[in-house]
Amino acid sequence: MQYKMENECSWEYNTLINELIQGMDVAKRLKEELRTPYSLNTRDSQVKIILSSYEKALQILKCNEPTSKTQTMSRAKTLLPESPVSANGSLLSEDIDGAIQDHQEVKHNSKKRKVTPKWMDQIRVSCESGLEGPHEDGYNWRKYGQKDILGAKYPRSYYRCTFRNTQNCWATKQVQRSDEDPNMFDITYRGRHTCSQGNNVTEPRKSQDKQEKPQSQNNDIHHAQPSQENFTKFSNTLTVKTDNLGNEEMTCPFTFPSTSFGYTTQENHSWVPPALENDSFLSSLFQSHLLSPATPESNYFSSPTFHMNEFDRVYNKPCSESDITEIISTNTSVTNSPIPDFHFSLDPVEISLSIILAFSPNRT
DNA sequence: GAAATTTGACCACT
DNA sequence: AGTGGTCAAATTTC
Repeated sequence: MQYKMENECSWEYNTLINELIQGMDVAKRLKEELRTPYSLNTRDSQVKIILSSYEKALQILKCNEPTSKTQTMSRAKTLLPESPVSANGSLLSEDIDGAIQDHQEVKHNSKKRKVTPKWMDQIRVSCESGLEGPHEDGYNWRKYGQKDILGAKYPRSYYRCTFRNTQNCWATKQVQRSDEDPNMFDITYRGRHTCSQGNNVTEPRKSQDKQEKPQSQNNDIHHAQPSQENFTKFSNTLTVKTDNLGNEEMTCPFTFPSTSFGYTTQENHSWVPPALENDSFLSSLFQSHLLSPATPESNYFSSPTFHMNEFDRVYNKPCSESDITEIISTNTSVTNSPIPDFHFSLDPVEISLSIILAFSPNRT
């Protein structure tokens, strides 16, 4: 244990150093750029890269501060004490595969506690529109348990993917109503969808449309499968807050299920948030740049805030050179020249983020 | 009747 | 031993 903790510390330290070195390198390039009069776009993107590097470095430092953790962060640490995750709480694909393997290895042992999937993503959802439960995320879940949690006013509910048996999908999530604000729900996703939901939007099932159904005594959830229309409606007015990134708030310019945070694609297929599927640009962008399984660096930079920023200003995301070229070609208004010598040697870092997804009051 | 939910019990982890 | 995650039988819902 001690060894692992030390490893983790040195690994985070290295990540921090990498971030600072990256910021310095790009700053140097920027300095060179300043000598040429025709590089405004490049300068702009370089400034953003520098800023994001320092932002990441600060995040790492904040995460290591023993007294500055948010509730969500500290809980995430508890749940995931040793697993390196990317900035959005997701793990690298190898970790996910390992987690799934773990699950599959023990699944025949009845009643035996399953090995906790290492991948996790934690979000906080607010439902201000009068709905009883938190938002839908585009997946079908089946409740398999509920527990009273020590120190928590409300019980925690446990959900697994409906297609666990039929498609061997081991994604799970936990939902817990917030003590401080009963309108808030902390949702922790674990594991990755390996079912068809991971790639395609599943048609809402009649039997699962329970938004109008009287809620259970626990008032906490929501197996409803919203129509795509409703979901898109909701997502279009989504706002996202990050707890530890300066409380930035921005309107989400695109649609995605909450589970998209941190999801990585599988080897043989790409996962696109269901709500993005109808938009070829966003869909391809999502696949090529935000969820590239081949580049851990991409995952590292896939924090929710970065997702927002990237859709807002696509070129901001540091990633592999080829990715940058793609981004630039996709978004030609940004710059015409790829940044030379774009090199990152980043490791994933354990940073969990609490995202507040605020429902639009006029959501129906 | 099938699928989903509830709930007490089991078990791993700390 | 306490806590939290999961199982599975019973119950409910569709």
